[in-house]
Amino acid sequence: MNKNQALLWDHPRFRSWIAVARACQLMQTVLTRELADLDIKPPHLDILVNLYRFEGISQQELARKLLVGRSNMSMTLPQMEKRGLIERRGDTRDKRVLRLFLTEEGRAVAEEAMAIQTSLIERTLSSTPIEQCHAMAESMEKIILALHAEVVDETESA
Amino acid sequence: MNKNQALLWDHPRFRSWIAVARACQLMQTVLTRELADLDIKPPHLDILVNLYRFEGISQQELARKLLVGRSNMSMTLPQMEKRGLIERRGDTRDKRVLRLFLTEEGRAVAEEAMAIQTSLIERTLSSTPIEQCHAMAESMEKIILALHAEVVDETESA
DNA sequence: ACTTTATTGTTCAATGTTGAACATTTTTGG
DNA sequence: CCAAAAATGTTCAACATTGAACAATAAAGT
Repeated sequence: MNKNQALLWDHPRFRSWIAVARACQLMQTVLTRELADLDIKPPHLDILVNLYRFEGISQQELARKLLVGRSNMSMTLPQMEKRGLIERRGDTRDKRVLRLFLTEEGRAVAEEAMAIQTSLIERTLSSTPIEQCHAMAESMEKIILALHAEVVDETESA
Repeated sequence: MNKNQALLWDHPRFRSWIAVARACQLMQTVLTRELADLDIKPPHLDILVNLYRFEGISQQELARKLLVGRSNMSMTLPQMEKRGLIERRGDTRDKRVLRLFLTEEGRAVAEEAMAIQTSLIERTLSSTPIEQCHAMAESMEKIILALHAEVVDETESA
């Protein structure tokens, strides 16, 4: 009756990935709580970090980096702009695009939030040796490539 | 000016975790697309898998396993019941709890969905050696424990 | 030059998720 | 036995996310 079940949970890669997914979900939950002090949520942090590193990026480019739709950015960014964290300036060459910049306050919040995230990661990964972290990152990069291939496969066949 | 940035991205554990989070997000996206054939989404799959393994579980227990609130279950499970995937029976001993069971169709859908997920994982993790998968899972278990500790810390201090 | 196609951002309706307040039932402590 | 506390599930309002349809602009093809 449960032949499928036995087969399923014997797959070592399956079990491993379930652990990865669970850890990610938990990390997200804890990070959400810790960011509450700054009155921002993980999606805002992702945006701040990307603007911190890639100043002047467009909404489209940002959406692609964050793996979300453009409409998401159209909803979230104006909120952050009203809150004074970011600024949107029209591109002079291409009147369609809006280029994104951190305000001074946005930069400050970004730094605080990144400090919180880094601290959390350092704390929770402290039991994992550096070499294992590196190996993990290397594996993840390969997995990301494989997943990107899946994405283009499906969009092309459609 | 960007001293913080340089320090941040030099943290090996930080960089590694970002890769993990990204891979998870992508996996979720691709899985969502592949499950569309069965007209279910990842949260439904999580529920089906848990009912497959833990028949007769309560809504509360299920919510805890899935790391979501009880209200989430109260919204989602009646939908799945109407769709004929699951069944909710009142516990005879404790009139508060509803015990959850897969219907025949629910079991069939669960098996198909698990096959899709397993196949996707096998495909995308194929480049990662089994030993590395095991090491990864071991690290993740430690991280999960550390994160659980964070959760109780915060709830107790509050 | 001009029509067609593609890109960027917005809007909107549909859906999903959360936390707080609530009713019911059970357990605990006196 | 009874009142207080806890547990379970529901409801609701607030918010987030998505995809499709749309307007404005730019790029490509002719």
